[in-house]
Amino acid sequence: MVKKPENTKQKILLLGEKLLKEKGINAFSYHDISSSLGVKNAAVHYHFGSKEDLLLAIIEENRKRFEQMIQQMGTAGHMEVWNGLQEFINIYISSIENNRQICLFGSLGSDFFTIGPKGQTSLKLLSEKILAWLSEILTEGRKRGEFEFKGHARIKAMMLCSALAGGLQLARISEKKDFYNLVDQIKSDLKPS
Amino acid sequence: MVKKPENTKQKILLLGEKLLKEKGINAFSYHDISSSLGVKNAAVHYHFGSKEDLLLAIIEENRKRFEQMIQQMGTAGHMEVWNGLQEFINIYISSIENNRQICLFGSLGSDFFTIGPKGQTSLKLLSEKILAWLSEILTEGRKRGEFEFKGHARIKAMMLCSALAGGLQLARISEKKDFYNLVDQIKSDLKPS
DNA sequence: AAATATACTTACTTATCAGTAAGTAAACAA
DNA sequence: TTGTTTACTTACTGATAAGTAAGTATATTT
Repeated sequence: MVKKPENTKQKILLLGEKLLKEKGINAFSYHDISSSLGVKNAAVHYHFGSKEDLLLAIIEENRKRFEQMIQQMGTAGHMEVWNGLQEFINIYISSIENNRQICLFGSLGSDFFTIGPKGQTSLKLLSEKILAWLSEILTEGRKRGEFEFKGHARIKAMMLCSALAGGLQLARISEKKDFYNLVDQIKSDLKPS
Repeated sequence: MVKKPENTKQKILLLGEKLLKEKGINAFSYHDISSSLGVKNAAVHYHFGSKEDLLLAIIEENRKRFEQMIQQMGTAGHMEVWNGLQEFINIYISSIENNRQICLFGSLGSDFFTIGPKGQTSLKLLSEKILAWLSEILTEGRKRGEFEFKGHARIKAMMLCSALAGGLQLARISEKKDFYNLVDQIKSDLKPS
């Protein structure tokens, strides 16, 4: 009678991530997940005991995905820096094309004071990884004369992340097209004159 | 600067705005407001029948404050453009210094799909006003040779707003200091070389 | 074959949420 | 003086939230 599990845990994780990036951690419930997947509320609690557990798993999933991406691209020294940057930007493009989702940092930055210390720490570690990687690419690109910008690469990296994260949110309020214009502006600002 | 509230209605409005910018519209309740102000839940409902009404009033309050600010500064043609820009940035500085609040667009951009159409429309109108004003300043500044940037002023304006909004969120995850570095980077990027 | 582990469901609890109806005390207007 | 409006309180509703204890069918291990 009871059907075989397909991979309910993974389905919950992915749907949780989707809801997190569409509505925010405080605007979806376990019931939203269970009803959408055709299981019962307790099934979600079986796989992720608390909402904090689910959140931690979502952050971890995003970390894995990012690590995998940069591993496939190789080190900055052996990379086409413009390709590397574009790959990074493509994460945000995928977000906006996927039901106008925003990024993890935009969503959890807004709700930062409503999540537990574990989530905060985990998020911070991920942001450091991303900023370190972006800084490397920016540094290498500037060394090669393919990027041009003032100041420290790390701060420029933070600016790119902030602009992309904020851009996804502003594009919800205005138009999707605005985000593509923003991306072009970001790239244009980085081009040597 | 935000005035000190005299009556209950104004207190509710200001506390609602504070909670919105600290925790997001879905993470505070009327009870949070009433208990904090020492009144009963129904008193909040008396002044703002629904949470949507409160949200609309908060957006309207921010609109008024912005209109007042730009009125005091006068038109772009008669303004020190760097002063004008700094005044605008000061709104964000006040936010981060005030319990690490984020801006209205960061908060409601994240929760955009959980607020009603009235809130969405109202927010859109305000964002258009702000972008129009910023565009004017950027255009005037570039004409005078005090700002330097590529492309359309409107898109650059959107980039500034996105970077500032996203920067407030990222600074929660990393450090307050990072936001000040970001502001310096933004200004440095605008300076003629 | 028996024991155990996995992946759930049923049925429930406790807490909190937005919102409302009815009452009240004080200020104000006719 | 009387009636009305303002600014609430008391007391409640129905919905929904996260979370849990106990049961069940199936799969895996011994």
